[in-house]
Amino acid sequence: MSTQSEKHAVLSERLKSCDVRPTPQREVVLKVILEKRDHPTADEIFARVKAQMPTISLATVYNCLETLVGCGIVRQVNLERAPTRYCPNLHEHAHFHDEQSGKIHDVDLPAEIMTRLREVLPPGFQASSIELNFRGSAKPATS
Amino acid sequence: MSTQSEKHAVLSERLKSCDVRPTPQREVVLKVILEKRDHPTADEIFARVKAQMPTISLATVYNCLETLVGCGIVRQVNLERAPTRYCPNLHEHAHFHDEQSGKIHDVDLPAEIMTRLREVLPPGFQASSIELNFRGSAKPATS
DNA sequence: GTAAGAATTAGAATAATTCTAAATAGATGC
DNA sequence: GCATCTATTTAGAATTATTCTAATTCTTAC
Repeated sequence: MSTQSEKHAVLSERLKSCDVRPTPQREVVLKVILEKRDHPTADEIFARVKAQMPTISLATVYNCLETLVGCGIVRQVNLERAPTRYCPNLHEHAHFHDEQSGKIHDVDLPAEIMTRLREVLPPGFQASSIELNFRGSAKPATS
Repeated sequence: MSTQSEKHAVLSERLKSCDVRPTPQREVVLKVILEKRDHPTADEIFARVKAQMPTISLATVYNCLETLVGCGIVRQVNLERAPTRYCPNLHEHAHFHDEQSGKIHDVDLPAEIMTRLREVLPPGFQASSIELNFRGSAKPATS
């Protein structure tokens, strides 16, 4: 089990390794995103962060998120013009949007599929990123 | 070559076949989308439609688009929370977003890939639709 | 021809996000 | 250690795509 200050150090290092100044605001925003990986929106993150740092402003949350996304620590998830959601899973993965529950699930992608996907592009097209979203219903097999 | 009234009849039939009343507004919106398939936004569609029907309102364009999307005649394309774009290509296809030019290209998807994609889902997950977006740069081979 | 329902319209409202300008904090050079 | 310079945070205003509202106009059915 890790202490409060150990956790803090991990967050801080994570930020420094990206040449980002580890401000208290950035750390708490990152902490909240890592803690509950349910693809929260900026508003949800704001609410969770305020519980720990009541004086933080929404603009700062947006600023921090922009920074974290910019340095690749978190990823934006955009589905159908709904509010942007944030995801700390850095593996190449797809998203499954359960229409019943509204929940978003991460779906791991075999490397082989990604290669295959790039092959469907016509000559001259070079993909720097691929976004894959499923929509449907998920029956919890176990849970 | 088809006459004006023949074109009109085609549009009208297309709408009727979906149990949608073929109003002049819906026809002109559909016409504009079919005519120039460059994935226009609602604003761009509004501008193009106004050239032919200056009294139409933006709200009506949105209403018509909603109707056309609802009955499956056109498809929405959402990339990164940018304004929604509209696409009359009904084949199962992906989109390639050229970051240089901002243009969106349709990419045909072999049925085999789609099957393969459904297979990556864990048991219990049933996808009703799959959205696939590429981002990168496209060098025009011919053009 | 009239009543009922559907579609259109202009403009107001909404909501997520970005911008602005001022205040604060932190780092750097001396 | 202190002044300065830059980066960050903040509150609130601004922006913008889209949706809503309520009134009007069209269609359709009888």
